[in-house]
Amino acid sequence: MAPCDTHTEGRNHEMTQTSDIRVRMAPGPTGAFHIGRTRAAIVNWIFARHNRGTFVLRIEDTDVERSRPEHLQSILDSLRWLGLNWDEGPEVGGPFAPYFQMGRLDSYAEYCDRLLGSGHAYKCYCTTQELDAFRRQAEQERRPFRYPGTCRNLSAEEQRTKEAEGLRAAVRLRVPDDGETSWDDLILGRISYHNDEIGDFVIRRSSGIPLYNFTVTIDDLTMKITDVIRGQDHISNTPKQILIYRALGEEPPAFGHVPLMVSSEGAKIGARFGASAVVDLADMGYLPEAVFNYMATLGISYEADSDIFSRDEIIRLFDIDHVSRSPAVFDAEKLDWMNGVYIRNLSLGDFVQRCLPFLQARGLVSSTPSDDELAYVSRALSLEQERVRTLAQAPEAVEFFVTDHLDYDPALLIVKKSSLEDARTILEAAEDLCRTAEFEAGDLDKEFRALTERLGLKTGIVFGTVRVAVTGRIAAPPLFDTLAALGRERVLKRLGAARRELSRWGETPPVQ
RNA sequence: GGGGCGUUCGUCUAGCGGCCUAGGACACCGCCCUUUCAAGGCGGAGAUCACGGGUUCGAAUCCCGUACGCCCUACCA
Repeated sequence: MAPCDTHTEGRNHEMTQTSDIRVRMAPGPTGAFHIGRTRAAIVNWIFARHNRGTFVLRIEDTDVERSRPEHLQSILDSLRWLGLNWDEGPEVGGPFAPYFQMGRLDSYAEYCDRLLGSGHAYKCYCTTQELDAFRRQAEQERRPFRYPGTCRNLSAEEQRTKEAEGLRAAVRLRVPDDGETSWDDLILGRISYHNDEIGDFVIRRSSGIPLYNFTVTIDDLTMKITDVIRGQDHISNTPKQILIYRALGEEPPAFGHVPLMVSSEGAKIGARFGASAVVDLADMGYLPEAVFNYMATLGISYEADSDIFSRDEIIRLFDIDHVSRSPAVFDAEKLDWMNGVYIRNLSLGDFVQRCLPFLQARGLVSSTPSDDELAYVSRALSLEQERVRTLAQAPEAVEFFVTDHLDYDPALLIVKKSSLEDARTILEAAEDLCRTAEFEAGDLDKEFRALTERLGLKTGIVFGTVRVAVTGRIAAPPLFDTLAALGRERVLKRLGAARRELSRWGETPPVQ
């Protein structure tokens, strides 16, 4: 599926929005968009579509050091490839633009000042060194570190003194000393944190750049996000963000924390499969609809005895209560199986189109194939469609159809339980047969069976020998379809080549 | 160290107090189909529901501990 197709599909959704549900996906362009990161994105997207809400894409680029344009591109490409179209965000705009945090600095400043004015936040002049010292001390005394509150109640006088010393203040939120902050997580249920374990945290650096927990909150607030769905690694940020909403006198949105995806070693996804950027999956020959289906069913159930669902079924059947609470292991084998299912369901024309780039990359098809070439390759692919699990397997699968020279061990021509003599007889007879036979699968089938009977040999032996001679492989698509596809000329050439190969051996075959 | 969350076949899950001698999917094994390989059909093996205590006539399901795993614990996101 080309990216533009998914976009068209997106327009549909945009027109059918009927609820006020607004969710967002907020990646930082600080790394390639790997498959681990798509999990929360997919859940958000499905949640939005299921509820006929709005899916917002916002880019968190305040980490100027690590943000890269190519990473942004990777995010956009990946989401589009998976068909996760966004209703508001980069390149599509929307009523709450801009959708890049660096463009919203003013709004953070405004809200920060408000907090400062109401006394819910205060300026902190502690230096990094001082803070580090506190941290080390806490560690030595084996007690948790929490901001000691040095600057919590500075008088205006004291603040002026600090300023005069040239100290630049960070801004901290005044967190209540007692009580607890809790919420009903959409996925995990009730979660609560004791406020005294949180401590006054920084919302704006001394450099003036606001910090993550603050910017997300302000953005979610000003963009009217109703449901924040994200990875479980954000759970401990949630109480802080709720505290900011409260300090602002605003009602926090609903939160839902999706379990992380882990590798088979149990570790956070990263190393092997998980590390691959989503766009790499395309190069590995996976279909976006298969990857979507797999990711949408990994750790999520849909009350059915199957795991194959169309995009619409997933949207319709989705229920956030059926998102598992425990981490899910990415299973590449199951993805492979699912990809095979989707490949088999493709129309031949579609399958051919998707295979073409892979075949061209290997030089098996010319860059601008003629109709004849295309027809031939299509025929070959039609025989391999149900035999490959990824598009990347297509080149190897059809190579024998297009190559001029088959490279195989001639010993394979002597099928097990037969002899060199048999092989020679078979190849010669097959050549004779192919010179005159109608080159159509049904006729070839009939003729070869008759031949087998005349020779007094088993079909397995005759067909096996011919298969190797003509395909160079011991496993291939049904023999007569293959012969018909190859055509008389190629078949005769290959049969002859095999026969000559055997004649070089004299009376005894080399040991296999 | 502290806090939070999690724990049902190898993997993804169903299960919300009796339909469970725990169901499905992938993978695995066997049989059928068959010229090979796939695909398909049929069948099999595989989980004392992490462990230990309760509550209850009855627990995978409720409560409490323990273990293990993961995440967080920054003037990173």
